[in-house]
Amino acid sequence: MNASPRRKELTRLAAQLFVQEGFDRTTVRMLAQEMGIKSGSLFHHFKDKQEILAAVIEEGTQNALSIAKAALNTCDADPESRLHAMARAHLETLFADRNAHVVALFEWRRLDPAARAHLGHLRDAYEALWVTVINEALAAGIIHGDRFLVSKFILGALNWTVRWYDPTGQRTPDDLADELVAMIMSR
Amino acid sequence: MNASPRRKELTRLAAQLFVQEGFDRTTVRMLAQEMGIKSGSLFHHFKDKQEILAAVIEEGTQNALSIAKAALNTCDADPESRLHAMARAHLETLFADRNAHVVALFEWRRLDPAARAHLGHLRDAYEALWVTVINEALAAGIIHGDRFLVSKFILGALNWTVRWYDPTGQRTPDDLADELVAMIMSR
DNA sequence: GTCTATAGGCTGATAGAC
DNA sequence: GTCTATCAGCCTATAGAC
Repeated sequence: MNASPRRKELTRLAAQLFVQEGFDRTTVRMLAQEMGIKSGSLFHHFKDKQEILAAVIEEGTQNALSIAKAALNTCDADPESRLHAMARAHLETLFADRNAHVVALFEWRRLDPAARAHLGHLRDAYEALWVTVINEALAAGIIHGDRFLVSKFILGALNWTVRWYDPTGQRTPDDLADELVAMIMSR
Repeated sequence: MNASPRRKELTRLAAQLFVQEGFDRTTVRMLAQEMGIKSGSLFHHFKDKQEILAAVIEEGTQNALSIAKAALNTCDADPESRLHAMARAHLETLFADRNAHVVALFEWRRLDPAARAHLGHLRDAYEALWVTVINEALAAGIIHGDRFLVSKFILGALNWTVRWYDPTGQRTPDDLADELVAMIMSR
């Protein structure tokens, strides 16, 4: 896809508005104003509003994937460390990198079927990382249960942080990852 | 508040549409059609669209509160049973009772400030039940960790089921509650 | 309590000048 | 690449008849 620096910058601004207001309530006029242009000019960069959403979600998922891979490559090899690295990476793309991954998770249903099909593979690649790490943890016996349900519960707990966690407060994403891993590990 | 049977019925239908389409994308015309009336007639029952949302969220939260209380009154007294009863009741209001509780959780931010203030107490009452049960579980030593974070993680795992769980499939809400409780309990 | 008709505003998107 | 100007459609909500 097109990835001019200008388009990347606009995508970043769009992500911010989509998180604040939600995709449906964000108008092309709001987007244009945030970008310092008029609404008509927006359609020089994106074919329509849907394409902006797809661009944001693509970036958010791509980013989550890269950061998670990097985290797995630099952390210790034991299953607990790898689980912790994934949880921390997930939280960091949600709150530090910022916005685009949140949109990917919360506005996925607003994608039209074509975009959903296209971006599905990227999303699957990210989820596959989780599956791997959770399988390792199950095999090592540090967590127990149905692998499907355990995955969904862990990701649910992480994703829902968007609704309550204040990244400017006392707790760091690392603290949250610690607590989550501790909560699910058998002792 | 007004609670005529007619209004209750309309609220139930609105909840269904809000879950399917999201509040923002649901138009008063769609609501009216689902109710078998014309859009103008809707405003005889509700002052505006916001009031419909408030009615749905009030019912969803009220319902979750009643069902959770009932579950706690009939389950065994040990902390594990009580935790399980809460998880199961939460899932049942999400998937069996249906829709209104989902709207309360996922469209809360769309409430205007006045409604949010008014319904905040109801929501707090429901969360207070969770706090009690989680405190009991922590005190009994069957789970461990920061009480705030543990609460948020558990509710996050439960709430996110809305995004992936198929209630017509193999697993029952009871199965899910079993797995979740097993996942977080120390052994 | 429901209807018809419509106001008044905002929406996403286009065309063509610069 | 951005602007101005604008279209056609849809939105919430209201007014008044039945």
